[in-house]
Amino acid sequence: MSDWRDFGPDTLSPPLRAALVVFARHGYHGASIRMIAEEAGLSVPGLYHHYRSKQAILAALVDTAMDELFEHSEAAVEDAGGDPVARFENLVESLARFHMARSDQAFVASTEMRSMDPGVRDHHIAQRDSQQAMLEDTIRAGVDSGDFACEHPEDAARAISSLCVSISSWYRPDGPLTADDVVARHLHFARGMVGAGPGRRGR
Amino acid sequence: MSDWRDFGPDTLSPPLRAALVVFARHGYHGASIRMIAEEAGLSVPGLYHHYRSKQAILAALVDTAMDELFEHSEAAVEDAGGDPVARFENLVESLARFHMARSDQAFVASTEMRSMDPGVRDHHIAQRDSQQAMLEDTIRAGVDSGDFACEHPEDAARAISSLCVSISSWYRPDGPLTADDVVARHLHFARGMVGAGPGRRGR
Amino acid sequence: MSDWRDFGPDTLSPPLRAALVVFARHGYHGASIRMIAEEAGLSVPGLYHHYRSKQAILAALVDTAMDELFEHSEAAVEDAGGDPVARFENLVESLARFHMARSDQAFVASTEMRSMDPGVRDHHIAQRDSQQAMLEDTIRAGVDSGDFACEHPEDAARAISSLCVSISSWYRPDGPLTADDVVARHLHFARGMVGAGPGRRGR
Amino acid sequence: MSDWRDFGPDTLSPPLRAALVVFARHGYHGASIRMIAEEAGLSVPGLYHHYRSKQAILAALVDTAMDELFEHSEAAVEDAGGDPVARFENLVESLARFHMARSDQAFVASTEMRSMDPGVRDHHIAQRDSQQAMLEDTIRAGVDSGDFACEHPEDAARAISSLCVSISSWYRPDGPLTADDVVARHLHFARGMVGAGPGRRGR
DNA sequence: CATGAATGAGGCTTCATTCAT
DNA sequence: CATGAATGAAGCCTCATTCAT
Repeated sequence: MSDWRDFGPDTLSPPLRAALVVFARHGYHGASIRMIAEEAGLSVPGLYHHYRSKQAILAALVDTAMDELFEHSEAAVEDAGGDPVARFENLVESLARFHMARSDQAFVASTEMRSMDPGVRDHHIAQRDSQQAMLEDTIRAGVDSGDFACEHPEDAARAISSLCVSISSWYRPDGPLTADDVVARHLHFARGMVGAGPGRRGR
Repeated sequence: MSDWRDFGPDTLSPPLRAALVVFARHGYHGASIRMIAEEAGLSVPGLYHHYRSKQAILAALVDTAMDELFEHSEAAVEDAGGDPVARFENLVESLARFHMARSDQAFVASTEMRSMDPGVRDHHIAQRDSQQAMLEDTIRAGVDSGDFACEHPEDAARAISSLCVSISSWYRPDGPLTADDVVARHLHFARGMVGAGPGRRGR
Repeated sequence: MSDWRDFGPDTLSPPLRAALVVFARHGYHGASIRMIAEEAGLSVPGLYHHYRSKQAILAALVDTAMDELFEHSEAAVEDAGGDPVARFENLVESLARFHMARSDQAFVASTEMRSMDPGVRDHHIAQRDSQQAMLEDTIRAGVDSGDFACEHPEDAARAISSLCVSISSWYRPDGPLTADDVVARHLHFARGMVGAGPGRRGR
Repeated sequence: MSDWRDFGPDTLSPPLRAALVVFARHGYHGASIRMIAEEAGLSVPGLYHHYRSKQAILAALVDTAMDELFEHSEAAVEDAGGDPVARFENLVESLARFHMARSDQAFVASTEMRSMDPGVRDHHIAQRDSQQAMLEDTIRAGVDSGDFACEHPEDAARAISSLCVSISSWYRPDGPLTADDVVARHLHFARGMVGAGPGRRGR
């Protein structure tokens, strides 16, 4: 992980990228395999050559996204060294940046949980939970160190997480806010939620 | 509006309530008319006797929900009198309570925007926008009165709104948190987001 | 059962009769649901209104046929009174007449066992076995009474049964042989197979 | 033809043997080219390298089988010299042995006639007819010589033939009956069908 | 021969919707 | 309102087959 702040272009295969576009626009059940194939410039059996089923496409999409998020998050925390506040802030920033850089993946992953087959869903939930646990851990560490004043770390973690997830449903790269703007605002919100001091990096 | 904090049992017609259950579980496109009819204890033509189309059901569902939210929100603000802080807090509380008392409606409304026909969607967006505007207005009023320190009222409003919407996807009446717990925490988060003082009603 | 020698017109529903024609001509896997619907004068969903699946059609077809065979066979045996030879001959005659009167059903049932889903197949096999057991029983009774000289009743039963089944693959009502001809010849064959005397009813 | 009683291992090419297994289990239309390729340990294009089409595989399979049957039958008849009874009995024995030694081929050939393209089917029917004619001829010769008492040689030939074909659908080499058992029983049945005397070779 | 990619046609099934009774 | 019957369109997926490498 060279730079956890930089996500670069996604690494999706063409069929997967096509499916992402269509899923994001119409939802899993609203997207037909024909739409995906057309978006991918493939025939329907051509699409099935690459993925065994519509469900497998969703699984691949969600899995890739969560892996990427996890890698960046881990790097972000590691990059922060031992300081609880920095660990927390880096983690929130990586969350926010992921939901901007991979907004469609994040949106689909969070929106289509009910469309996943049990096995896929279970895997996804496990990934989400481990991600959530990371966030909770950094908050608790900050509380323990006296940097945060937060009575309900679990609730704060959920709220911060929800807030970052919601970015994916409105943020557009060509919108009025830059990615750095969004990061700054959400860091500000997050600090408030955990009762952090004014923030050593400024507001 | 006798008490804007109390939502009571929903006023949905049986077919509408059935549709709500099915939409919430499977999504609009994942739900079939037959599922809805069965859940409602109606025959398929019986269901069509009440609603002209699947789309009409969705529209009625979403419309009802937004109307209810709007009514309660207006009452909440009015109930606060002239104090900007109280108006803001009551509005946030009504948002949070709505997303707990009507979690399925809220979830479906926020999730199925892409499944709505243009006319239905436009109407829904207008309702959302007016709701969002209320929140922004109370924040700006608080800033003007010097009660809030908030550089980007629009962003804060969106974040608070998102946070409340997200309640609908995890809150369960029989879960570990009471509705009052959830309200308290979210009021706390919301105050932090607009840079309110310590909160005159206690924390 | 008024007259076990008379099968009369089949009692198949129109969709079932259509399926029978198509299955007999193309085989289960070679028959498409569209062919069946067309033969039935229905649209494809119209066909599904009557039967839940292609497999259910096959099951209904086979089940009906075996039931009919069993009813006629039981009546035939009963009609023979206590004489072992008459019981045997009536049973063989009912088998032969069934495979002429219901040649398509019999052909499909015997040919498409491998196309049946496990549950359907098991049921069908049980029906066949009980039918086969009837035949074996009459042969053993004839051996016990000294009317037949047959060392391997089981093998004879299987051979006689196979012979009758094979009728369904060549017999045509408008062919050179009348149904009575076919019965006479097969009674003759069957008597020879169980080592019966010259036949008290003449040859 | 060294010994017409001995069929030895089949001479099928690996792809053909694979196709046989799959056709026997699922039927022609229920078998896919991919199943056959997998069973053969070949890739799909690899399979097409050997055979031009699925239909060509069926044709080769059926053709090989009928040729083999014909060769053995001719040798059996020739081996019998001029005696009509011996000619008949050898022919029946070769039929029975073929349907045991090549049960799958025989089963597929008799079952998939309706799946053959016209040209293939016509060829197969011609082969069957010539085989059937051989049997009829030996019966008629026996009748002419006074060895058989049979009013309808054509019907007897068909019945004997059907009986032997049916062997292929139940005989298993590891079953309770040896091949010699099966031959003995069917010779017995066949003699009875043509009104032969007690059988000079013993029963 | 294998791999990998591709496709038109068609497989079974279900969709939302309607109409007669 | 229910029952029962119906349908055009479309759902996901697989078919036999081909071609480039």
